[in-house]
Amino acid sequence: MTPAAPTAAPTAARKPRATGPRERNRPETTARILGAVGEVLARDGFGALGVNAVAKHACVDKVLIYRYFGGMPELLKAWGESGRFWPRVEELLGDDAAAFMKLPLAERYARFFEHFIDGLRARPLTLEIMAAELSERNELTAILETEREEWGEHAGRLLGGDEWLKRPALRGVTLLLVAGVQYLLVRSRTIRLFGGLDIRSDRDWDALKAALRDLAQTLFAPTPAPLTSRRTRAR
Amino acid sequence: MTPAAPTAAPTAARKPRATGPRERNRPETTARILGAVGEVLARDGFGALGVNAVAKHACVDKVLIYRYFGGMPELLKAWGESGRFWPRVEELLGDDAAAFMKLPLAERYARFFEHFIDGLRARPLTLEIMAAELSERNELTAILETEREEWGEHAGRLLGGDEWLKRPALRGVTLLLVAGVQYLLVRSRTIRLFGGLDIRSDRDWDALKAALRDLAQTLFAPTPAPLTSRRTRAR
DNA sequence: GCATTGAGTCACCGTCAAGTGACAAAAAGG
DNA sequence: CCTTTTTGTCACTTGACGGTGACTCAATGC
Repeated sequence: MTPAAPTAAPTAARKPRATGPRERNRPETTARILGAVGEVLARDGFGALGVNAVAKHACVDKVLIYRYFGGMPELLKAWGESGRFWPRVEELLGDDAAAFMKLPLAERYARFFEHFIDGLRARPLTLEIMAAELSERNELTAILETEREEWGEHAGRLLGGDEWLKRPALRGVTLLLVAGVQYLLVRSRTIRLFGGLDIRSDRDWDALKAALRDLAQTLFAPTPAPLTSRRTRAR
Repeated sequence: MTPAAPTAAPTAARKPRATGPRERNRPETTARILGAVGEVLARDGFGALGVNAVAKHACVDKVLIYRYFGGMPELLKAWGESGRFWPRVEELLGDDAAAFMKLPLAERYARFFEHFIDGLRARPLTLEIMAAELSERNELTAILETEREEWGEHAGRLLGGDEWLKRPALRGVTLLLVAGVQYLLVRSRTIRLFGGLDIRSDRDWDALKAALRDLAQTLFAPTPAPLTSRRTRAR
C-alpha cells in the first residue's frame, strides 16, 4: 500500500493522437447511442446490455454516455421513452375501428387474439423486453409496466365492454389466455416445444388461433355450440 | 508481454496458516455446496449464481467446487438431478387417483388447475427456474425441459383422455391456460399487477380458479351453460 | 516408520465490467 | 487575437468474476 498516488502517472508522455477525432456532432452521436441500445438488446439480449457494449456497438467512447445521459439507467430510461414496444390498440382491431365494434362479440374476440399474436410475433425486441421483465426489475421495466396496464384497460374496454361486468369469469379466462399467449411467445425465443406444440412454427400458431376462435364461438354463442373441431371460417 | 512466468512467485514466503483447516468431511462439504446452490438461487436469483457466490454462501473454498464437480455447469447439473422442481402429476389429482378419474370431466379439469396453481405457488424455487428458462438456455434448463414435456404428456392423458383427439381446439385452449397460469406466477415474482389483478394475493388467485371452474362447466356441460357468474360449487 | 492420497486453504492470474481524471482540438464568443 | 466551452479520445483505477498452482496437514496403507 503506497501512501496515495491516486492519479497514477499523470505526467506520462501522451501519444500525439494516432487518428484524428471524429467530426463533432452531438445530435448524431446521441442518436447513435440510442440506436445501439436497441441493437445490442435485440442481438445479445438484456444480459449483455451495458455501457461498454453500447459504446462499442455505437463506435463511441463510453465516457460520452456518462456525459450525455448520466449512466446506464438514465440511458435506458431515455431509450424506453422514445420507443413503441407494445402493439397499438388500434393495430389489434384492424383498419376500421368503427366497423370492428359492430362485429359480433365472438368475432371481435377471435380477431383480437389473432392480431395480438401476429403483432407480438413481429416484435422480437418487445419479446426480449418482456423476458427481461420476468427476471429483473429495473427502470425500463417500471416504465413499461404502467404503459402496459393502461393498454390492458383500454383493450379490455374495446373488447369486452359491459360484458365484463356481467360475467366476471369471462374476464379471468381472457386474462389467462392473454397471459398464455405472452408466455408461449416469450418462451419460443429459447425453447421450441410446449406441450407437443412447435411454438416457433406458423402452423401451430394457426392452430392456436383456430382454437381461440372456436372458444369464442362457445363462449358467446346464443345457441350452445360445445367446443368442437368444427371448421374455422375462412377470412 | 513478459516471456512466460506463469507461476508468478512460487518461492514467496507462506504464512504459517492463521486458522486451522476445517474438519475433513467430503460428504458434508458436497452436501453443503449443493444446498448453497438452492439457497443462492432462491435468495438472489439466477443472475447471481456463480462459483464465488456458492462457495461463499457454503463457507467453502471455491476450489472444492472445481475438484468435486468440475465447474459450475456440472454443479448445476448435479443439483438439478437431485431435486424435484415440478409438482408430481399425482399431486395434481389429489389423494386418490382412481377416484379422481371417476369424476366428471369438468370437475377433473377444475381441480387440476386448482392443484396446479397451488402446487406452483408453493415452489418459489421452481418459479425462479422457470424465469431463468425464459431468458437463457443452459444445462439446467435443458435438463428440466425434457422432464417438463414428459410431465405435460402424462398430465394431458390423465386429464383429457380421448377427449383431446375428438376436440383438438380443447387441447389448444388448455395449453394456453396452463401457459397463462405459469406466466402469471412467474410474473408475480417481480410485478404485482396484471390486467388489474393482484397476482400476489390469494384472493385474486381464487377468482381465477373460480373462472376456470366456470369455464370447465361451459366446455364440458352436456346441457349448454354459457360462462356466467353462477355460484361456484363449494368443495 | 514412511510414502501416498485426499481434504482444505491461500495466493495468485487474466478478463471484463463500471466509472473517472486528464488531455487535444474544434467551435463559440469576446 | 485570445479565452472559454464543448466534443471527442485515451489512460487509468477499482472491483468482481472464473479459474489454477501450490501449499499444509490429517488419514491411510505398507
